[in-house]
Amino acid sequence: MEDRGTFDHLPHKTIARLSQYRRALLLCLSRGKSHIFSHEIATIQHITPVQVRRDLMLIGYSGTLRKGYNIKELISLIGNIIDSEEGLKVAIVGMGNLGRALINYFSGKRHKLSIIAGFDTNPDKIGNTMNGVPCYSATRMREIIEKEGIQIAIITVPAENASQTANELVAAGIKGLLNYTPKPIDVPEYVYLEEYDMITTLEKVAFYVKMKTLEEKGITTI
Amino acid sequence: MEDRGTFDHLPHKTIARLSQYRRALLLCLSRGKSHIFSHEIATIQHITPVQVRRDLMLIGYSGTLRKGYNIKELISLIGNIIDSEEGLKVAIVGMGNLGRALINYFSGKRHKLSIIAGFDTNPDKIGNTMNGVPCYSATRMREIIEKEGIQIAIITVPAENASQTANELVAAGIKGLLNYTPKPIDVPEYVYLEEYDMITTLEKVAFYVKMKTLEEKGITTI
DNA sequence: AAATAATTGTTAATAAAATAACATTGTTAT
DNA sequence: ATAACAATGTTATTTTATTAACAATTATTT
Repeated sequence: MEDRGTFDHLPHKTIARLSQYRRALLLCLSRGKSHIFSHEIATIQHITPVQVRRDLMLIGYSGTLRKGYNIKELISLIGNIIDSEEGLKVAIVGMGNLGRALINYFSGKRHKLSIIAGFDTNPDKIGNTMNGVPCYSATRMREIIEKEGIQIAIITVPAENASQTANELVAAGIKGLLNYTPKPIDVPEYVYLEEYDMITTLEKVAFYVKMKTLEEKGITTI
Repeated sequence: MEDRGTFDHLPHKTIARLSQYRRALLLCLSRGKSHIFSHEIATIQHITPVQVRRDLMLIGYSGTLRKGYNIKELISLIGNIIDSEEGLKVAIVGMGNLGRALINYFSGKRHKLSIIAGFDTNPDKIGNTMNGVPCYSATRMREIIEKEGIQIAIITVPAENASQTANELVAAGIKGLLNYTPKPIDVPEYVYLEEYDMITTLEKVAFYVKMKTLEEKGITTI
């Protein structure tokens, strides 16, 4: 009996950090390091060593005292947790600036997760290849998703088309969605949805800058 | 005695939702609606009505029973909380695909928050204007930030230049940073930092897709 | 050989966020 | 007039996430 599925109670934040640890670890490995301490990982990620150790405890990995964690082993374990054995295919819907940015960020970085198709409605883009990713007509979305077995889609279309696009993707059998439009979408419970709204994030930064400014004024004028 | 500063204990998540509420409200207003119920806001944002009411309670806004919340008033209150009276200026550092995407997303959407400068090292880009935003040489960053009083910067340079860029921005007097590179940066405590890592987010989606798939297999095969 | 220091792994405590429970209050219907 | 209903506002509870505390262990120093 395998113990895949053991990891289904990991905190969401831990999952995100594991992905980041892996990237840091890959970098360390490429520099010839073989072991690493929790406080080293912590420094790279700007978090506390305790948090690192706790995350690693949760995934059941043990380091050796005074030597730290074996980088190769840890990378491999994180891979077992995050990656799908067979790999997952990803599509970008909307090949505008953001879509292309994502392709550049991602191209060839993870072999278990690859962007293999882009979709757009602009005839000038259809038929082109960007960074190795072919751009298809949005009308062929379902066909290609089914044919290629694409399971994840990133929505980078204009906000007004977001929900329509999401519906089509769900109908096409997509299992995970990453929505970069500011328009919240909704999906059946069997689809995992992650929303990220750039405008909100910027406004949040603005709010905290304002707060810091007010604080300063408070301190200097009273 | 003013009560600005009253809002400095709002939960981070509430701040983010307020920004989203405002956007939804502006849309409703433009459609001629004058009042809105908590459950309507909730439906738009795919959250619960309780969450909405709680957030509004925290900012001290009261609706009227059976009529809901006055949209104009609420928009204005959220503006008082999030926006700086004088407005804040934003710079984009790195005018690649992501930088340009952000400019498109944002251009002219918030008059209290405007992207007024872009920086890049590519001579082909320097001197151009993109969506009304001039692109300057990265060597002039400090000069222009100081001259224009820019307080927020969005980092969209290649990962390997992230920390260097951040240092320069901090030295130039930036108060808030939004880092879109996958490389964590660090800044003095008087600078507000928000990091967003696209690769991690995608890997997180991949993890949950994997989990859902395993669950299904579990259910159908056992 | 003993003492010290450095590090892991785990449990306990705290803090932050979301959810539930429910009291209150107008409005409508009977 | 009274009952039923639909909404808000608030307190209490639960859940999630982080941080702190500390025991255990091994390497190093004296």
